[in-house]
Amino acid sequence: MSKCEQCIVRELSSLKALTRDELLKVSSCKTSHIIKKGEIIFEEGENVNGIYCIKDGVCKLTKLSGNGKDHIVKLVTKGELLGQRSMISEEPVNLSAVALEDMEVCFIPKTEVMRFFDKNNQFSMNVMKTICGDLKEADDHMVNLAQKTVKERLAETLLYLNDTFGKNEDNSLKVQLSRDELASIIGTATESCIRLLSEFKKLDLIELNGKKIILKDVNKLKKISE
Amino acid sequence: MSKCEQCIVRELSSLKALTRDELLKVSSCKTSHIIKKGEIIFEEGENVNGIYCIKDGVCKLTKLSGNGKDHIVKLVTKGELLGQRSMISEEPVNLSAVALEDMEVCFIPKTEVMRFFDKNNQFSMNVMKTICGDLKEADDHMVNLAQKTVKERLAETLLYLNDTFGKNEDNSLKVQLSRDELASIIGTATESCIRLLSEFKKLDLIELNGKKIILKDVNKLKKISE
DNA sequence: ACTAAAATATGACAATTATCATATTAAAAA
DNA sequence: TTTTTAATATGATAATTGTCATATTTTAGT
Repeated sequence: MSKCEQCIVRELSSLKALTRDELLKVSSCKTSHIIKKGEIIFEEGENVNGIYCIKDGVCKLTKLSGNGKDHIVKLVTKGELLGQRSMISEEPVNLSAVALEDMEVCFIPKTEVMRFFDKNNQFSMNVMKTICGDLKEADDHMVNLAQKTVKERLAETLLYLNDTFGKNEDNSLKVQLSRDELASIIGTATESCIRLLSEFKKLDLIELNGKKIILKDVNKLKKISE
Repeated sequence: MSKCEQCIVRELSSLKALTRDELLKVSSCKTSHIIKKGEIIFEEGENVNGIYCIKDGVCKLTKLSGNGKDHIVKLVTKGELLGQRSMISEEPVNLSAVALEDMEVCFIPKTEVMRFFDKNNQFSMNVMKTICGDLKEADDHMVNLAQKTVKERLAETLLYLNDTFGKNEDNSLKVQLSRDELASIIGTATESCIRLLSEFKKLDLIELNGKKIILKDVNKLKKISE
């Protein structure tokens, strides 16, 4: 079992506030997991008795809507924590987490985390700030969904993927989403998403190579996204 | 100046965790304000150095979108706190707060509140839970905006207003919104909102009397909202 | 009370987006 | 490899929603 003291993630998440002693405790009670692409970490409605720390990989947080379709609420990646909201609210998780690529995660039981909340003020504050950041992001996202067209939202999402997760050596977006998943982020029908991607391709704004997407004209995409 | 120890609001918000001594402190440093309908409490981008405690009235939290239109992100009412996220994140507020009716609010300076964060764990926990609740709500709202039709969203919003803020003696919704504001909650053009209200009226689901809206068939509205 | 301004309402039309049908291509399984 | 299945792509069309014009009603200001 790998040690938290040496884990790179420790520097990224709220966990960076933990002391050496506290980290040793986490090390001894955490469990490590390899999660394959497509596998479910947890599902909406489940009781998750702790938090997941993402050591590597990206996952999507989805919520089932009334019409039976999944909506992708957020993408979460290396260095971030999952399940904080649910743990604090003492409620089942309201979102499902599914791996978009192979992942490495550690699970830290609630009992341990709650102890840090009591003892380590800086840790509490970090978690709070993270959740506040999520809330702000959610507000922004909400306004975009309410006020922007599908085309604007697609352009914006492509830029977001580029800025947040970067690109491979061949310049294609690192996070590979299916058309269906892309549609479920921007909130539209899969066909509409595909059609707009084709349009962007014709306008030479992007290049499509199977699932790979290469942004060719970031400035024009920015203009479209407004 | 009225005293916090006797204020009804004290039982509602996160402040209920405060001790008698802490409440006395708040009493002595808070400032009370009467805010008239339509007046601004704070504006997006401002630095608000503390939190507002709503003693009476309802306000809207709005965010300006790219196209210059305001989107109503949330309605906040008696017993709730404003400006918590901004205070914790140590950032300017990301939303504007505008009174929908005459309001009574108290302002508690940040320095005081931060002291409670350090000393009173239950208070921190309450604030955290509130923010987590807001985040969950935001997730739900996001999915609705992305997946539901305008008609479904209108029905849902009417039911929400009814359930959350109740009705007057004449059965009309207590919170009176202009058509424009209603449209800006559900994320549509004012004309579309008006048109759908007319449609609901023709179907005998609601009654319209100027700004007053009376829900006549809650069950059918529920079915429409899905 | 009267005038001006704003909010509500409705029609006509255009633009956007969804749905259904059907190729085509890519990926997975036999 | 071959077959089967799933994902991507595109056309045709319908439904939804937005925009502009304009009338009517309500509200606010003098």
